Parts: sequence; C-alpha cells; structure tokens
Amino acid sequence: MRADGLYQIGEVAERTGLSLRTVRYYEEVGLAAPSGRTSGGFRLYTEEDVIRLELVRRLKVLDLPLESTREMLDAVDRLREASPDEAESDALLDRLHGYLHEAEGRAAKLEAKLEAARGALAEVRSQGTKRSRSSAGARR
Amino acid sequence: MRADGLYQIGEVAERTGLSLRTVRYYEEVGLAAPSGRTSGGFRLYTEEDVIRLELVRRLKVLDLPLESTREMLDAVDRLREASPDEAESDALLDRLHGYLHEAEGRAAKLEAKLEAARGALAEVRSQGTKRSRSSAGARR
DNA sequence: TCAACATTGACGGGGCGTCATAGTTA
DNA sequence: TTAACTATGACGCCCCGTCAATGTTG
Repeated sequence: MRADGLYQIGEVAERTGLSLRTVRYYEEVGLAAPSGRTSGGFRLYTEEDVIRLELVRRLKVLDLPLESTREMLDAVDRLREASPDEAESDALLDRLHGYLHEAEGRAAKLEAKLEAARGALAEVRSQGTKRSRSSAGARR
Repeated sequence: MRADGLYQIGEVAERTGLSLRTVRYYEEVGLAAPSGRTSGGFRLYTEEDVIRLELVRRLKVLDLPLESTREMLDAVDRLREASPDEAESDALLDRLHGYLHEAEGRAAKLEAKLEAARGALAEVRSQGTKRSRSSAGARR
C-alpha cells in the first residue's frame, strides 16, 4: 500500500490472486476499474476497488454472463452510494435479486455437474477395481 | 441407432448432450474417436464409444489437462481389454489411480471455489438486505 | 541514476460456435 | 430424387498468457 492508501496493480494482483493481465482485462471489459491513475498513468486502486475485484474473482467460477456480473456489482455499488430513501432503491434491489437468482441457479447447476463428475470418477475407479479383482474375460 | 447397432454423430450428440462440433473436436484432440466410418466417410460410434464420450462430458467440468483425461480413459480401456493376469495391469492401475487422484483433487478445488462463490453471493445479498433494511428502518 | 514497477499493443492458444461448400444416405 | 444428415475447412470469439518496446516511480 502506498502512503495515500491506494494500491498499484502489482499489489492488487497479489492480494486478489489475479494476474496483472487479468486485472487489466477486467478493466477493459468494464468489470472493475481503478478509481484513479498517477500522473504518469499507473493504475491506482482503492480498498473498495480491491474488494470488487475479489468479488469478481470469487464469482468467476459461476461463469456468469459478463453483463450479469457487471450489473450485479454496479447495483451493489449504487445501493451503497444512494441515500436510503431513494425511490431508485426498490428498482435496484429488484434487479439485484434477479442477478442473485441467476447466479444461485448457476451455482446449483455447477454443483450438479460436480456431482456428475464425481460419479464418473467413481465409475472409472470401480472399473479399475473390478478389473484388478475379478478374472473373467468378458468378450463382446 | 442404425441396423448395425452403430450411431451416427447426430444421434451421439443428442444422447450425450454435446454439440456436433464438440464431438468432432474431441476426436481431433484424441479424446474420443469413432470406431469406424461408413464408406462415404460418416463417423460411426459403438455403444462403448458413446459411453466414453459421456465420461468425457461429465469430467469436463473438472477442467483436467487434456493429457490426463486421455490417459485416464485409455487406461480404463486397456484394462478392459487386457487379460486380467497381465503384468501390465499393475502399472496401468497405478497410473489410473494417479489420474484419479489428480481428478479428485480438482473436484475438491472446484468445490472450494463453488463455496467461495456462494459466500460472495451471500455477501452481495446481505449488502442489498442491509440497504433495504436501513431504509425500511428509516421509514418505520 | 538505477532497479523495480507499470503502460499499451499485439500475437497466440484452447474450446468450441458458426458459416460455407460439398458430399452421403435412407 | 429429394430431404436429412454429415464432412471438411476456415474464421471468430473469449479469456487471458506472453512477449516486446517503452515510460514511471522512489
């Protein structure tokens, strides 16, 4: 961290476990941009910027549409900034819940796939086991 | 299924849930090839070919190195074909177990990522909830 | 001034989607 | 014969990895 409480991209990458390339890419596609730059052009990230990147990283496995992730995070940010009584909040919350629902659906699907993969591994393992234990040479 | 008990690529795609393109791609990279072709060049898959493709599809989510998947499936096939008392079997089983171990490691990692993603979603949800509650509280 | 760090730009590759064009099969 | 199916390219996209050439910072 620098004296001003901001982070350069290298430290951000280290903290988030993302590569420099990936952090830049997320900016390119509008997922998470640094709040500022040095006069020389170095990206400067606030603590909140880093938190957003960490969210992106954790959500990545769900492989959500870029749009969904972006809008979900934007909704969160705007809710945080908006004054609580804004009429806007209700609409934002609705959208947010929509994205959350989608994301949870993805998580469920992924879990199912993971179980299917484990089932496949179990089958493979039993094939090997059967082979090593039994003798009968079944022909077809 | 055709009269000879073999399947053309279209039916294989339907049964496995893979696209034609993907089935062809898996052949390209040596993951699963049809046992034969018609005289005109149409791919012909046996029941076992289809089973192998289904295994590939279920393992896909683990995102294993191409090599591992290929060698794992090859080991299974060779174990199935080899006579049970071959000295070869031991080596094959060892390799098979190595791949299984790797794959199970991936499954565990994926599960951890999935949990991390769910945690992220929970955070997002609580942000939204907190927001809506404080505003509700302000109104109350 | 130098070492460490960062910038943009461009090419590459995996895993397919998607034509386009043409041949095969029932 | 035609309708349905399939074959082989080839190009495109996404998500970055990986140079390369150059500038910035402390």
